[in-house]
Amino acid sequence: MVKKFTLNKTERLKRRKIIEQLFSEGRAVAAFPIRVQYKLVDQLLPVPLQAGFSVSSRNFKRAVDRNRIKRLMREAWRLQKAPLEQALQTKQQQLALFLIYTGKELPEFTLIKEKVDVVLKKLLQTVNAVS
RNA sequence: ACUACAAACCGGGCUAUCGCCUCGAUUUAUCGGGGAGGAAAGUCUGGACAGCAUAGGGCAAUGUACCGGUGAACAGCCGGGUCUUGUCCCGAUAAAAUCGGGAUGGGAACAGACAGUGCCACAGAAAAUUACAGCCUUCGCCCGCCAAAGCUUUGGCGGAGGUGGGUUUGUUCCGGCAAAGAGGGAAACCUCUUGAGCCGGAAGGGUGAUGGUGAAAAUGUGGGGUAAGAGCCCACGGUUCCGGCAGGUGACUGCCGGGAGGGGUAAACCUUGCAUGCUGAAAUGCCAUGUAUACCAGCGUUGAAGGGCGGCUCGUCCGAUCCUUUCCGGGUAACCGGGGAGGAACGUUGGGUGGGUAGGCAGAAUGAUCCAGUCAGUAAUGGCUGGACAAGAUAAAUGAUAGCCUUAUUCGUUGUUGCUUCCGGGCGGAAUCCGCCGGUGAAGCUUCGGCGGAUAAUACAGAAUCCGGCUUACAGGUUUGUAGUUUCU
RNA sequence: GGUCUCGUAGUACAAUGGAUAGUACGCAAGUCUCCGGAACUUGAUAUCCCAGUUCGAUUCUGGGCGAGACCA
Repeated sequence: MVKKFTLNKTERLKRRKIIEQLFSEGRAVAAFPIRVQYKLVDQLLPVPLQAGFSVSSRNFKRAVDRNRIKRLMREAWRLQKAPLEQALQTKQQQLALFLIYTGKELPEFTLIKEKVDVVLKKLLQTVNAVS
């Protein structure tokens, strides 16, 4: 395991069917202003962890702002997701999840980083609880 | 130098670390190349491209509208015309206001109001071609003055007519009916006359100047003219139509002649000319995946549909059936063979319904392309020559952190330019004052820098098939032009 | 990506180019009542924004902003 901080195409959630399942059956964890919808899936993914990112166009009218928030979330996720990935690999589990920004103001990178850290710790607990 | 306006352009750069998308190379996990905009936005327009439709024409609908050019095309752009408006100057008058001319900016959805229909609140007599009031006149009536014929007792009487003023629909006028009389006719009835009745209506003309309201009131000013008035006539203007001549490709302009004065609104309906077939990349084509052996419909079930493979006009292999009934033949019968009908099952289909699958490739990045030079053109734009290849994502890449540079603002310090005041010196004058020269002098303000620190880099905004334009948003900066103010030469 | 629709009081809706922009519910004050409700009386509150056409714009036209619907 040489590379650690990657986030390429295979590590992003893109399949419509899984996304629909995720939102109809999955569970949620929140740390305002970030909300995470997640679901454990069996042998559907080529990698242990896939993530998607989303911002409501109702809260942010301009595409520039939405793009920026998604970029910030993606960056924070990329830098901090390694422990969760490790845990999933040892447990032989696969997790699909979606990060949604629910705030209404443009955030700073440090805030996003903190909140993503909080969310990651919560997720790690639930993953460890699964036998 | 500053300020304002207009136009054009730019829209931070570099390095390190960690990452993202894509293309290429190979040693298969590394290296190298590329990676948002002037508006990528709004989706307001014009096309390219694709599918479907389509003999031709018309109606409808939508858009558009001065002229010429430009261009693939346009509601764009360029140039011109007309109208309108701001500023300045000149002229008309004593001034203001107004009018005319010129210069220089801005704006115009800028076809038609004489094709037709509608609307124009309130106010006003009236909102579109007409009435009302008013003015003038005719006919009545009343009053004053003058007064002809005639009469006469010579004093006058008389009162046609003229003239001035008043009155303003009545005792007046008009129409119809009844009645009476006369005439005609066989009669019905018709015609004429009369009119203290009844009913109805109020006069005949001229005029459009006056009416002060309104956003808007029928060509402005002056004069003549008339019963009163009026483009009724005249002079100087203005609007508009027609014809001619001249200039211009044309819109249009100038001159001459003749005619007309009947508002506004077409971003009211509408009329005229011109344009448009409809739908949009979620178009469209291909491949893969996938379900049901569902339901409906068609076809087929023994050399047969269909499928697999290959050396693919062919070969080879695989390949979906039973029941009921009836007819014929055979048999004692069970039953056997052949044919028909019905049903079910099975197979199959470029079919329909429903359901399922939902990923990739093409479309789709070399084009009405961009840059430089040059030529033509007032310009938009076009021709030629040379060079360049410049994002291609799809739950949607182009980012995060740190440092430096650069730029802007501000603070401190230091130098410097100019001005003012003070201090001190010299010269001149009769001068407790004034003028001139002038200082490694001081203080204040100011110009331009150097060094250091702090702050900020920020505006509007993110490609989604591609181009032309329009519209809208935009911190800060640069350049050019115009106008104004100040200083110096 | 594309095609459309709509913005009027706090809310739901009206209004032919011409009024002080109307109706209902709601809100506020008063009358009545011991208090409240009901009833009655009175009042406040609005044309999304900017231009244009017109004598005059909620209405017509253009642009902007916002809200909503639809298209495999």
